[in-house]
Amino acid sequence: MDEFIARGFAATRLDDIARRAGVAKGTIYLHFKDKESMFEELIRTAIVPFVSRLTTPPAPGGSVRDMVEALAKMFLQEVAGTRRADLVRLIIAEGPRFPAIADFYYREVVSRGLAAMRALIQLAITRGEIREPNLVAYPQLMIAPMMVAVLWKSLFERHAPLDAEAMLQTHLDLIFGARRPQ
Amino acid sequence: MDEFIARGFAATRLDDIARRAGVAKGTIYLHFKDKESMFEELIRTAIVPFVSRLTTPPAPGGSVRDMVEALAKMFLQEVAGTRRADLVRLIIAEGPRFPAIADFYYREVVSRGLAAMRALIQLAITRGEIREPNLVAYPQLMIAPMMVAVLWKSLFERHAPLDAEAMLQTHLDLIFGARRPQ
Amino acid sequence: MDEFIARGFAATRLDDIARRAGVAKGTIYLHFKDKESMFEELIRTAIVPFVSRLTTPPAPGGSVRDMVEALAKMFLQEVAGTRRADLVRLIIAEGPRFPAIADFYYREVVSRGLAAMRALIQLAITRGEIREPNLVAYPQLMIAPMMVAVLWKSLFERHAPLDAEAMLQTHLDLIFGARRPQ
Amino acid sequence: MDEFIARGFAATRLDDIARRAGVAKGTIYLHFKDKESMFEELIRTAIVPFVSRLTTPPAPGGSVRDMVEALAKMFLQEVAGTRRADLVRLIIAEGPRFPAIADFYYREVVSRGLAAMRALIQLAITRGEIREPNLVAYPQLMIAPMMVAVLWKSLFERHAPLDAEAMLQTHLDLIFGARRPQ
DNA sequence: GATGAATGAGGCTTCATTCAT
DNA sequence: CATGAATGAAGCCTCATTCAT
Repeated sequence: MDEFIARGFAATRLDDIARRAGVAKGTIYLHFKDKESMFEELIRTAIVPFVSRLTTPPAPGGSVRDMVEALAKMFLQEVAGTRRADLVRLIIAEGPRFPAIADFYYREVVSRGLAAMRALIQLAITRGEIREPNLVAYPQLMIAPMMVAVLWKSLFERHAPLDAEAMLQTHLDLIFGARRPQ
Repeated sequence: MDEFIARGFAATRLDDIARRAGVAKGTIYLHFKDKESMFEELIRTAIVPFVSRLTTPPAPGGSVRDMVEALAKMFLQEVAGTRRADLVRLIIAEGPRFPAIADFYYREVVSRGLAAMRALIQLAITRGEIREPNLVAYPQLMIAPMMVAVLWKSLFERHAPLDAEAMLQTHLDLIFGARRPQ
Repeated sequence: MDEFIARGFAATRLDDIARRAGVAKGTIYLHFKDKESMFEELIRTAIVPFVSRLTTPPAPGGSVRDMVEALAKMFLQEVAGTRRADLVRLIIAEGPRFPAIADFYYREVVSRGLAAMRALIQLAITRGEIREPNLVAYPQLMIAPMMVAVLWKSLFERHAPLDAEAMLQTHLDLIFGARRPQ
Repeated sequence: MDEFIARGFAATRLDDIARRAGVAKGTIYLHFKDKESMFEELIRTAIVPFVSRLTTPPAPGGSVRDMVEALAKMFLQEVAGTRRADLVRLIIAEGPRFPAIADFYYREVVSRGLAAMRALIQLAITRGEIREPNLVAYPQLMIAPMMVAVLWKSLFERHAPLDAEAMLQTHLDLIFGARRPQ
């Protein structure tokens, strides 16, 4: 994974993968059909453990805003600025050339994440925490700033550092209403 | 550009570029030092004409919301779902391996686009169109849904079509307040 | 070696080397970093076994002239008119473009050969076999005719055959005095 | 010539030649059939003006030794340590691959030079300046130290500087007898 | 005559894949 | 199962040569 993340699919050498894995090059072919299927399987394997994190419903105690905030902070801490941010970049980069991966990613991560988010938005609307009813149709709006933060860290952090958590607060204020209007 | 967009830097063959350009392979080297600098120059060339579009201030007549909306619609129409969306994907994908490109893109597009957006946000706050004062610190929040729309079109449109303009309206409602709450 | 000798460094094709070696082209790169280092290593390898021959002191029995003569004849037989003569030509030809080779050749062959020759000249002067004392400063003078013979065989033999051994006798007569002036 | 001398035939680029000549690449083909024939003609052209120098009989006034010495010094000054030394090296290097050049060089330079030298040796023997009668059969022996000096300057001067003129004196002492035995 | 942009064959090198051990 | 030497297809790049202007 680290090799593919660092160089992309085409520029990654099986030699380097084998060396880092501590096995001989031939050994790879005992486990994978070829480079492509290895790439696809590795991406899948890397995503799976993260899926359960995303779909575990947050502690249902407090406000929906608190739940969304907890989810978003977890996402930022576990993804933005880590190797996983580059995994997101890798999927964006290679997705069109590996439809199987884009499909898998949509099915396992995107659609589930959006469904969970949509449920939270619905709940917030019901409770009156969110006033914009159309938001339920576009849960992407809730997630967009996190995506941008992840890509920003990966591409532009050295040009202009971004305080992702502060941005998140402003974002939540926009959606849930400012916390301390007074 | 089309070749690089379709396959990424490493997987693109100069043979194909030459064939599509209708020249012999050697001819490429009369114009570019090597594959890398060709890639960088092509990206630059593809971006430049778009920069002026982004930085041209919108007709200052009506409300700020109208100006932002006009800008955003233009962006969606000219980028999302077109080849330019793939150019954005390409920059995200290859940025880390071509710092010169990431630098150029940040300098020419990102920082300028954000500055223009920040000015509009400031104006809207002054006029009372936007109530959230912190937004001026995070113009990325204004742009994030457009980025997500662009990537969505490129990666997941076939799984679940996205009505980007409708999403944009909801986004603007969140920021400027719903148009017709009544 | 044969390929490099026949065509020089630049004009030699790795294809031909591989074919002659009975391996695939890629196999070469398991043993050598690139064409240049292969050339350098091959030259080194070809020279090494000859160095010991040169520095083995001749049987110390008879006169110094006999020792020098034995050495020179060995040199002529083993080099002039053989592939090794072309190796000398190759080093002369490519030396300036491969300083590493010129350095190695000077260190391993030239300086050692001259040192050995200087010792013999010194001995001969001590014993009174050679009357010209300055010769010890220019052992190159002792060796020059052999060098010329080697190059002659390689370049002009077909224009005018050279009896190198007879020329050697005349040379030795000049230095040690004619054998049978009477 | 300078380009061929600096890199050898195969590694020299017509681009560089044209640039240095101040003409366009195509212009070369108005004067030469191809790279090979250009090389051959250039070598010929470079040699010709030197031939007359070599064959001009030295001032016949003094001793033969003085005449040989004048000739040899001229050769050393005009060749050793100059670009012409590299021309000699070039001919040695490319001779076998360009028989036409080797032929020309033998006919115009080597055979004439040796003939001139042979005549001088014959004269010296007649006059009693040289006692070794066989030398007339091997004029190469007279010239060998100069060849070695030329190659030495080109290849090993930086390892061990050679005082070619002092070496020449010792060489002449060997052949003509030491100047001041007392 | 002169130009130099264009050509494309050919060279060096890389690397995914195989297979005898 | 594991190895890693060997393969050879394929890619990047160079450069002698051509030819329309």
